[in-house]
Amino acid sequence: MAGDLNAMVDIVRNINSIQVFMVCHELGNVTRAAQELNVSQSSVSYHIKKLEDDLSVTLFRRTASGLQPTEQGSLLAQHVGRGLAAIRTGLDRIAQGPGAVRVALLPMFASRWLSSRLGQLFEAHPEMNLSIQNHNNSFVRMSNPERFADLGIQWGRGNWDSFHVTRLWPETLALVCSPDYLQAHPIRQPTDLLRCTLLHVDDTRMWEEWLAASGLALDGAQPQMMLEDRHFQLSSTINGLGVSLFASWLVQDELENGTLVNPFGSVFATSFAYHVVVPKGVEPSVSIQRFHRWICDQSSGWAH
Amino acid sequence: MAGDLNAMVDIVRNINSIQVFMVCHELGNVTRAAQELNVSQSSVSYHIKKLEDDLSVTLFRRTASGLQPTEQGSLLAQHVGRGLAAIRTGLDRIAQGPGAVRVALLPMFASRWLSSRLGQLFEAHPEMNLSIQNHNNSFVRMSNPERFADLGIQWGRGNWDSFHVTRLWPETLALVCSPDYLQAHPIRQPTDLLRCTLLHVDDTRMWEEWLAASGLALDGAQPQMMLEDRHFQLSSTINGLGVSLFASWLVQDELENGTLVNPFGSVFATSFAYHVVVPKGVEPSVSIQRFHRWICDQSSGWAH
DNA sequence: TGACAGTATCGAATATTTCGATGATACGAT
DNA sequence: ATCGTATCATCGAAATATTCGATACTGTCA
Repeated sequence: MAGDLNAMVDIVRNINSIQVFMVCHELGNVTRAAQELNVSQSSVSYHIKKLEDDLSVTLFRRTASGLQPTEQGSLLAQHVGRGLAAIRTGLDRIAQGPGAVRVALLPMFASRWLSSRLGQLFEAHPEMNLSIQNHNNSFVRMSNPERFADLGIQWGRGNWDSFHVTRLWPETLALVCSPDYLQAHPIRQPTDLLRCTLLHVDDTRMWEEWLAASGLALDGAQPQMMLEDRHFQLSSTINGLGVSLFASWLVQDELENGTLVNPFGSVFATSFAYHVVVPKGVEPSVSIQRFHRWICDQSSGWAH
Repeated sequence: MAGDLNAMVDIVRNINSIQVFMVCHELGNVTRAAQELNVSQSSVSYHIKKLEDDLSVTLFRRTASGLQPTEQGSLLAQHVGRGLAAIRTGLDRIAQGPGAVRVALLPMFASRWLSSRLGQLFEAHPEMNLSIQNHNNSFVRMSNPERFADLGIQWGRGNWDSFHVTRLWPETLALVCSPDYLQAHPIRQPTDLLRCTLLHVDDTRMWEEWLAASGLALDGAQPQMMLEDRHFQLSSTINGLGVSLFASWLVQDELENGTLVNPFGSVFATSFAYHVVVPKGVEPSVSIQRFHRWICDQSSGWAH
């Protein structure tokens, strides 16, 4: 690399002051930064002054109501923010111990698919140190997903640009409700749904897709209910709160033992599916790669 | 951001020890790291121990010949390396003062195109604080281009994935040599070139493209000479060392006053051109955007 | 103007880092 | 086997950097 700077063997001076600066930039206020950091106001002031002196750059304009970042200050904060985030990510990852794999899981997927296969996983990879983090389908929308987990299972359409995405299998959806609910709200054709309470989590995109396939659309009058997570949605459906769309394999047991019924008796193709997602820009460790491979192998060999 | 960690208001502890760790990881040796850092060996040892204790992670395996990073150690170094690089980039950028624009320029482009337009630039943007960095067409191949400059001019085909690329104008190439050289090596048709010394900088891709257009190819027997930079190539060509390919507008003066001649009397279309390149992932400041816009405007209005 | 909410500065107290010397351990050559 | 050498670890003392609490200073608002 002609003309390149050898970056690794010179240290960033004042990096602690830079961190104090970051907190000030965040809060716009020396005093509050000091409270946040559990140190005295004079200490924070000292760091800011030191940093400005050392860099010969004015980072803040002092006002009567606190600190106003200069253009330079904001520029620095931007870069340092990214930098510290990367460092924190590294610390988070090694804190887990070697062979660690942190998986962000959907509770429903964890209990109905993964849990019965975990024994097999540990047989095949005894060194693997798995740590399960629950999330409510929000993994791909976190601002720092790599701090939360190394990879995740996410339900959706798979169009998440900042992740490496692997679709697990094509899904079909079953429309289900409790037998009692069906008796009270006869469902013979799609339009009957417009009089039912549509249960969902997160958003109504699945319902919209399903209705659109029958030439229908959601309107404001449609009764609906957003629930906390899929487990809660399942029990609510069983308890007769309304109708739900579920991946058909998920509710197979309930349909067989009669706690849920499928009014149409058939399932529907959908553009939604479970995906393995890995945050881009973070090189996965060997263990993470192994887990990724394992879950993909499992899923491709699974006839659901 | 449900479940997200608020990243900005907690500081990274031990970050100085982490930097010492980085140097050790780089050099694989406490003693040499200490020399590099101009501190005692015991001080470096102290930091490594402190870091390992605080993180409860073994970062190095100690051997008789130095330090062997553990898997965890390498993982940490990877992330921290990226993080510190971002921080250094930030510091580099604000060190220039507000309105700073660091341009990585090709010397030939600087002297024959930009220099005559600089007055105009400062008239239009008096606050702009321009700093010119020379490079030999290596900007896009630097490992940390954003530390070197905010944007650059690069000659080539424009296929540089980690940069935002704007092609300035379509180029034509003139094949030129000195009148004396032409007399000694008559050039009437493309095959005559195979007996000439082909001068170039960097690599032979331009010659390959030019020869391919005539159904010819470079072979090992072909005399050629790689020169340091284009200025040197120009004077070498004038001094009769061989034939060169230049963007035709660059050698217009020399062709007019007879210090160079164009044996074929015509110019050739090429896939090469000058480009403005901006490293991706770094938000350009207002001044940088202004300079970018200015140079693009200039170039589109330029009939060369 | 005075109250207030903010930052800056000072000397003293405290915490952290560094030093130099020494110890401990592994490796390779004799 | 033993010595010489290179390595990292540990120790107490010294040097340096940070923090504290008190106080000074500054601009805003009523």
